[in-house]
Amino acid sequence: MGSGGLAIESGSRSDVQAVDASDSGRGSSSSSKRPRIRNDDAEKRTVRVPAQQFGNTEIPPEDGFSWRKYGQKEILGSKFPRAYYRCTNQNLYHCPAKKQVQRLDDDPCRLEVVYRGEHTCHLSATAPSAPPPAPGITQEMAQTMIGQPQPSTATSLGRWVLEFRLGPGGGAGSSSSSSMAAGSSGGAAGPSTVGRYGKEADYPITDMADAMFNSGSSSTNSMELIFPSISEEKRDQPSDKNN
DNA sequence: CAAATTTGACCAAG
DNA sequence: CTTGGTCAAATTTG
Repeated sequence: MGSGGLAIESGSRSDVQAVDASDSGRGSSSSSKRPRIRNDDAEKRTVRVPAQQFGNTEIPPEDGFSWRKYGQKEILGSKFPRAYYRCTNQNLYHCPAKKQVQRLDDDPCRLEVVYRGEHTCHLSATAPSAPPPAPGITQEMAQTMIGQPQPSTATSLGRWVLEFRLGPGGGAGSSSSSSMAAGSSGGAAGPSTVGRYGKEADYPITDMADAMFNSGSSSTNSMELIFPSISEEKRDQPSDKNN
């Protein structure tokens, strides 16, 4: 694999959470510990996506859910620290959905997002409090992705992300027939008119310059920067200091 | 004010 | 013993 391409690796079941009960008063007032007595459940999906090379703050790829950072630690072998995210809405619930974002020391322009666990966002209409998880996302969508018991893992993941990026109803596909499998086929090139999501963008120009400095590859499509999977052999300018 | 975020410390597993 | 992971509290931002 030289370069360019989406690397999706399906992890395996090697996650072992604590199971003991010895409650050592870790300070704090409560005695509840976190040895989650959960069986072997921890789907680990590793998705590699082009990082948001913006000199400073790292902006994790919005997958359509709100994540609350609950920790950051440096990993041996990696030059950059790893960020641990957990569902903001689920954290008070029971959603074991967790997200891990780590920059590759070899390719600071790439982000390794590891999704652990599944989402359990069930917005009940009867429930009193049902704050929308994310603007633009509908329950239908959430259900579409979580509704599938065990789809092609990464396949569906990349799919819904792409849909999210293109916008509901804009892309192609309905709820089946996924073409862009991990292989690299299919090519549902959608309209390039992608309205950016409404996020704060107040970084000074300095950061922008830094971004360019970091990666002089600024194509016309910002989407490509985020999702090179759909863009296959398009005219890649011979600009790439790397490699 | 509330929520989200940050940093440190501790624990648990390998 | 080392690494990784999570929690907890404090702080900051909106």
